[in-house]
Amino acid sequence: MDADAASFANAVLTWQRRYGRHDLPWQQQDAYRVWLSEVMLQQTQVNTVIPYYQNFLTRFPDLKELADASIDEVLQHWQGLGYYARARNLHKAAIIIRDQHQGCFPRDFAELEVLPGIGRSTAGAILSFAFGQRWPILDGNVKRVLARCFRVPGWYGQSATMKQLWYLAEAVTPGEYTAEFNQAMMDIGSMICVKSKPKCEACPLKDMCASYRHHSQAEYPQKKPQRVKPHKRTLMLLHRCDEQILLWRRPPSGIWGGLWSLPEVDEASAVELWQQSFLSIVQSPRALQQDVIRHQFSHYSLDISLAIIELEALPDGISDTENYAWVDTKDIGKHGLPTPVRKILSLLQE
DNA sequence: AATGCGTGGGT
DNA sequence: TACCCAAGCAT
Repeated sequence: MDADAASFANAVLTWQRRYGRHDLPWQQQDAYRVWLSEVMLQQTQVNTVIPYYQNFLTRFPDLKELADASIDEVLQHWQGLGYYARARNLHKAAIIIRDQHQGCFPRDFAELEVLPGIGRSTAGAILSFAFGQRWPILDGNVKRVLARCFRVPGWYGQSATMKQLWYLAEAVTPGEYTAEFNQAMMDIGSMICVKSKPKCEACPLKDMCASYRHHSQAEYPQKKPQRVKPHKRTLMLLHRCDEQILLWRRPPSGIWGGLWSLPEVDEASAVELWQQSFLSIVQSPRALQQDVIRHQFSHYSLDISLAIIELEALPDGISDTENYAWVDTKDIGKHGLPTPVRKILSLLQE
């Protein structure tokens, strides 16, 4: 490590001891808990994660409990947190560790990074936080600190930019106190080097920050030119019979993969054909719900229309008993549902 | 290499 | 309001 990198690390570590966060629930914990927290924290803010982390740990207190559980129950505990592939991959990785690593977390970077849901940054976080090894991390906070400090051009989606950021992350990471350093970089990013109006006067890197020197903090990181968010629409079918509601298990990949939801068709004219195929009945909804529910994803917005169909009796057969189920309203909570569907069904209870 | 993948909070 | 984007990864 050269002198510049050493002074960078020293400034960061000195700041951390006094101002950094030391009381997060996953700090000073075992690899399982560090891993769980890191996956939950992918693209998700600390305050959102904390209650999910606690609740998840209560049900799955260790790796074996997680590996032995059903994916349905794992997704149930993940519902509302988003990016559900994380939960599916978490479960897959738990099974691999149980079956191929004797239930012990790999301490080797290459073995860790091939596990589903564990990329370069998460592997670095686990190895540094849980095992004290020297590996850099590169989350949104660290990216922003480095992009500003070294005036890295481009935006995060660009491979050249990411390559440069990883190079810098590697270069500034000290061989000692790596966990403290990694934590410090995230803390500086989330507390000092914030997206808008960074608190540069309080920053330990003020003296070596190129953006501060050039008064160009607002220009880094550069923003990706964004395109218009597409609009999509769907029609969800709410079949009710007494207290029973028909739910559909979504395919294991794609949006809301593996979650239970309401059956969908493209438009109202397709409802009867759908019923004929899946329920062997035909009963049109009295009327479509007039209000559409507009749900915003990061990459598109979705207008959800709702058709409520009241049935006198439960249809005899469902053509696909694996992916369709009549669920009592009081048992809805046992299923992992997309957030807008959860809201629709909770309105029904009132 | 660029895009798909959730949700909620901040501005 | 509309937009940004957060403890990223998989493909």
